Amino acid sequence: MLSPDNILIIDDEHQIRRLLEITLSANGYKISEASTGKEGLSMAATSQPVLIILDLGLPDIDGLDVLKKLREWYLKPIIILSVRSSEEDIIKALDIGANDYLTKPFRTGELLARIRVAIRQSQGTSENPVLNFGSLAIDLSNHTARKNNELLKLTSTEFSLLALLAKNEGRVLTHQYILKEVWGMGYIEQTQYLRVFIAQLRKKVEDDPAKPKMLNTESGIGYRFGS
Amino acid sequence: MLSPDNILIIDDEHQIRRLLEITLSANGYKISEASTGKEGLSMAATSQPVLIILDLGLPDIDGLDVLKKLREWYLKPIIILSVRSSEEDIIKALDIGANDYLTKPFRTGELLARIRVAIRQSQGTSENPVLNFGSLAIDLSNHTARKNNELLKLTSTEFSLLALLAKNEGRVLTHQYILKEVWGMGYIEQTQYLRVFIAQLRKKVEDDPAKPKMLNTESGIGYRFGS
DNA sequence: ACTGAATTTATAAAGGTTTTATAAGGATAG
DNA sequence: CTATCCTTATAAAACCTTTATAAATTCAGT
Repeated sequence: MLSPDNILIIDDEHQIRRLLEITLSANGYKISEASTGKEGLSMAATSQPVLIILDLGLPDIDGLDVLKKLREWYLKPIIILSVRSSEEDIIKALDIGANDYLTKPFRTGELLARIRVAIRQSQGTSENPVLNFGSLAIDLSNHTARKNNELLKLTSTEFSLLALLAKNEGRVLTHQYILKEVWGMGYIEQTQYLRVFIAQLRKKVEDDPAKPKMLNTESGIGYRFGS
Repeated sequence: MLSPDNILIIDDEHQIRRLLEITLSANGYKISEASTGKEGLSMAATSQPVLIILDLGLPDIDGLDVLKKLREWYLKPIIILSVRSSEEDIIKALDIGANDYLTKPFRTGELLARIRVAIRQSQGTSENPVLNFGSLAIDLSNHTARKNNELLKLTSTEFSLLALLAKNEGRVLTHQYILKEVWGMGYIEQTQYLRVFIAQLRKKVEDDPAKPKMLNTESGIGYRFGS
């Protein structure tokens, strides 16, 4: 439930909830749902969503009051989705603390874009995918690798090789496959390149290059990262 | 000019500018105006507005390109005001970095409320647009950089390059990407430009230009700022 | 299971090539 | 005219490839 991309939908219309659930799920968000104001308030507290989509026309509590209550403690984005299109309602909602206001019927693409805006603003910067193996950390999007938090000086080829093996942790990769992926189709038979580079990598990555724990060799086949 | 509640309007329609000027002034904002994209970009740099209202239909540069250029350094809210109401335009603008999107004709009360939301949010996440790296400070909105509190004399290209790398601290940026961002799409293969400017920057920024600690080279790939 | 030969692997080190750093002069725009 | 950018030239550094040799592993025949 405490997913980092969880969105809470508070809306009494089953059809809308269903539409949003499908659309948002398809775009990688996890969904929580509530059909009343009371339920919505309690779910916001328990599921800690990164964003709330709130309908103003709820059966029990007025939407603006729900918004006000939420804003007493909930600091992340709230997007209003409502049939009420009067300027007065919009201004009120925005001034109480909504981040955005869309009138039904809405365009799903636009809603998704506005959700991205809201989340972007509330988060600032997002983290990148990092492969971690004990003292070794490989940051694929930054093209950097660290051992004991110290930046390793790897050449481009060395990094490609390390990343390829690490991405396939535990799997044996054949010489040919590695050569094809790192050097290109024309180098499938240059097995010696691979040996030279593996040795260089081990010097930089392993605690004891003579007894490798990460870059393991499978004699006659290829190499394997980790266990 | 450097009023704390200065709003910049970039719109070629005189009537709209006049309407906004009256409305916003009546609500306590100071106004700067520009009628072309080029003028808007330079005014954004000089008048440092807390918020920018941008029309997409400008006579000289496409509004989306103005938005993109602004977002290279301008971190405060940008609200789009446009006659274009297609979902595609809205999504594009929001994803490029707009905070909100209103279609003309708009309701002034709603615009005012959305301005309040935007300013409220930008103050909440009051990130100063100054990047700090030890003795080096880079002020994105002023287009200035200081080393040991002394202003560095950087050309516009040098600053763009430094800012781009600094904004992506720790990440390896490829030659092509840097050339595209700083010089433009047509310069992707002019790697030597980059080398020349990196050398110049290192002379100004590094303690020992021969042993760079900030502007690191990743041979065969590109450059990386910091560790 | 042991031995020795054959195969495969590890590693250092020596060219050779590509990439980078830097200075300096010419071109250009404001 | 001046600041900035572009271009060229050349030396230095980094990187890749190749070679050589020792070590490890596999395997066949006993």
